[in-house]
Amino acid sequence: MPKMKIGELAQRTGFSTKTIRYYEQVGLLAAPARSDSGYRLYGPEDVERLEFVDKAKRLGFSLDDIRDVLLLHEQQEAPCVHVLALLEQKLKQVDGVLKDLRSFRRGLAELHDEATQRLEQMPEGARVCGIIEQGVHAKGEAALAWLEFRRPGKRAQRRA
Amino acid sequence: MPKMKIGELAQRTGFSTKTIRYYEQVGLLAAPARSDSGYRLYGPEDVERLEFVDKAKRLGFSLDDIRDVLLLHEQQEAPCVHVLALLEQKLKQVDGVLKDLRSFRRGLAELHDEATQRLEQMPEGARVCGIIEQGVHAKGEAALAWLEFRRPGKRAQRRA
DNA sequence: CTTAACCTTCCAGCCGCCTGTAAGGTCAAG
DNA sequence: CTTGACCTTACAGGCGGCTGGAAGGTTAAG
Repeated sequence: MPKMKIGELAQRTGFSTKTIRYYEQVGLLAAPARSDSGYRLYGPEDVERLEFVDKAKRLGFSLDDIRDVLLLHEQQEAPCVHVLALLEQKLKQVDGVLKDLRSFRRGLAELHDEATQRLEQMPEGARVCGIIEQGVHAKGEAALAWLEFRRPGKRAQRRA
Repeated sequence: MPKMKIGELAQRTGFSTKTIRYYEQVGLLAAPARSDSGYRLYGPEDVERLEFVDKAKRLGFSLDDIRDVLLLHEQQEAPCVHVLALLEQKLKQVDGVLKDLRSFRRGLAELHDEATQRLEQMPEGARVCGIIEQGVHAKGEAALAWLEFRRPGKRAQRRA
């Protein structure tokens, strides 16, 4: 039985039920079938679609952009030259971001190596944390939020 | 003469003067020197810093995250083990995003190729745009915003 | 000496993206 | 047949990240 209710879809995709309804409202998801009692009923294609949305979001696309891509995707007519050009542009942009990201990664790795070295050069007893020691402790927690790296739906907990 | 006013810094970095003042307010930029008349005076290091912010933003980091990285960067003390671990985590995440982005690029390229083929298979006269023709014209403009790909400061013009 | 382009502070408001809450209906277990 | 987990709608509120506007000071050009 491939039909699930919103809660299951939420669990499978990591989005909240709230968010899923919201996505339907703004046109990211088509209005799903309903049970007799009015419950939304989803199939596997909805999981797929939400997974796509998740990825696109992580890459910095706005919901508007994602809606447009999805629309283009469903269009069975041949896309016009204009849209094709758009696609090409997008490709170039993604390449640009890839480049940025790689150089960013390099910088991060350097920072990490430097830090490791500095740590090793210190005498045993002195391995106190410069950052934590001078009252930036609160920041430490904020830094933990890094772990999420834009994973949406969890960021809300950050300031709690 | 390496000191410039906020307007020039804005032009060089692509951020608005408003945004630059805002960044100072939230701690992304240190309070700069001031002229006798109270004007903010910036040096080349501020350009660099803002360029870093731009890159990090494009990669989906929040201003909070960026502030933390900048802080870590300025810290001359050896970072503690905890922070080092954080750095490692971040590296892994960036690798994950890189992977996502590459597969995303692949999908986009496929879409583009498909579209090109479909376009070529059509008779000359039929090269109308399926998307634009069926009243999704307004979307076409929205799609233009793609070109910006999260380039901030310009998105505000989208709905104008 | 005026004009226009800059700069200043302060505060309100907006957009994107949810998220919480109220008020209620459904369904399976006990 | 009640309890509790699930679902429904509708609408308000919040956070991140700016952005606009008022009210005014400064500077360079004509």
